[in-house]
Amino acid sequence: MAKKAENEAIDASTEEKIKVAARAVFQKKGYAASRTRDIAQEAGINLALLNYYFRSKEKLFELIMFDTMVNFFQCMTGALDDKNTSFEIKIELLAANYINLCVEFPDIPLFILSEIRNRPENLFDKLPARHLFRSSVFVRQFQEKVAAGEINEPDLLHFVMNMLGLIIFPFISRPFSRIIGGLNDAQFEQLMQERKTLIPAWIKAMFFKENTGNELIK
Amino acid sequence: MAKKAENEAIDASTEEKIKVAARAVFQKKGYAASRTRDIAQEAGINLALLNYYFRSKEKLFELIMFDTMVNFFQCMTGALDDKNTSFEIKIELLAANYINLCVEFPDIPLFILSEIRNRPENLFDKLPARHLFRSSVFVRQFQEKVAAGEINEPDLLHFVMNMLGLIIFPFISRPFSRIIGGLNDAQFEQLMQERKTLIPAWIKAMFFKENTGNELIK
DNA sequence: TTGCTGTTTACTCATTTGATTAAAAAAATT
DNA sequence: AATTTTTTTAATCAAATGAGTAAACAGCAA
Repeated sequence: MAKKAENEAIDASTEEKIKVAARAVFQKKGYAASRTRDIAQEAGINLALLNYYFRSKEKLFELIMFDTMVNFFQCMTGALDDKNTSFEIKIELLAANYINLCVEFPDIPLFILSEIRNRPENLFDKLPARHLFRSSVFVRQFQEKVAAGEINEPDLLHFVMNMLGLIIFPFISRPFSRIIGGLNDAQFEQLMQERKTLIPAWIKAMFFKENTGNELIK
Repeated sequence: MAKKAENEAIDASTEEKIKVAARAVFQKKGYAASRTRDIAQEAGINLALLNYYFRSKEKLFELIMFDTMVNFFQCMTGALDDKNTSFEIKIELLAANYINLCVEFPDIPLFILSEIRNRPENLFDKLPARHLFRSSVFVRQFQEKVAAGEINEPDLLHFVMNMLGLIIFPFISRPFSRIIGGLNDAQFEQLMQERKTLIPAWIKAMFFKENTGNELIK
């Protein structure tokens, strides 16, 4: 018993090892280009064992996809539904949280977006993300600001698109930064760290009316 | 001869039919998930003929990928290297051009980004995009504005990331607008049309200092 | 006519890939 | 020690898939 616990701390359980490997392979190459044999090899086990645990590639993929999305949306729901933080603070939290997540797992955004394109199935339905978002404190605070005339653009969609675009797009277009911008990994991460504070400022500059009293940029 | 010309006007040449079909299938499903048999069927010809014209799936793909990228970058190079337009006008042109392109071919952005992830090969090297961009009038105008103190953020990368993110991200995340935002196709396109004018205004609000004399939003 | 090119049909072929199985070995549990 | 569970080995299977071929044919041109 004690021995097993030790081993799990060092070598994770086999099931977990397979999941970790599957996450890595699927997220990097997408479902269609991933081979179960590669996943098994990456996990340091054999193909038979993979099917012994997860029955099929499809099943394993759905598992990985689901918890990748949960993981991704948790970043949002956690910060956006807090009654005790202001709208402005939520924007800062969102930017910081998502940038941290993307720095750690840079393949996730493109993975989610490409796989959703090919499988528009009920993947979303399983997630409460939609309702959680639409009834969140964040959305209510946005609407209050619109009503109070503090925000220019009344369409929440534009606001969300812009915010997520500013946060996520650099990670999705990483190859362009590398080749056109000539950025190595350290330089890229440096830029992303800067964006944690820049993005909230940019968002305010785009959407908040001047008379709020905030001197935003500089 | 006349008859052949007629046929080509109506039914495009077979080679062209295959390319059109390949573009559609590859752009929608990506390389790994695309089947040559599907492409042949979509083109209304048989598999043998596809190989007769293009030798292999790989060859056909590279062709499609290359001219998709050329097409995509042309949007940029055309507008960005004109000495007779101001920096501000170039931003407006870029937004309008790219949004038009994406409205017409919504799969292109995600296609390019996902396929580049899996094939970081010399795809870029074949394209002069990098040098065309870095030595463009647009970049020079940006640097002049920075030097003149008219722009807050001296890092061109942030500027480009933001602009492209604002333009492209909504198309990449289309499923989210559909499901979370509840947008149908017409409503989505309406939003994108709005963004042709909104994005230049947002960019100015983010990057241009106030004392430029432009009252930007409203 | 003859000959060339594009095209179809109907196979075949080799490889890859997801999945399964049986038997044995190793490890953990009782 | 006995038993159960996990894991490996090695092999096989069936389906999918990219690619190739040979024979026939239609259309057009010389």
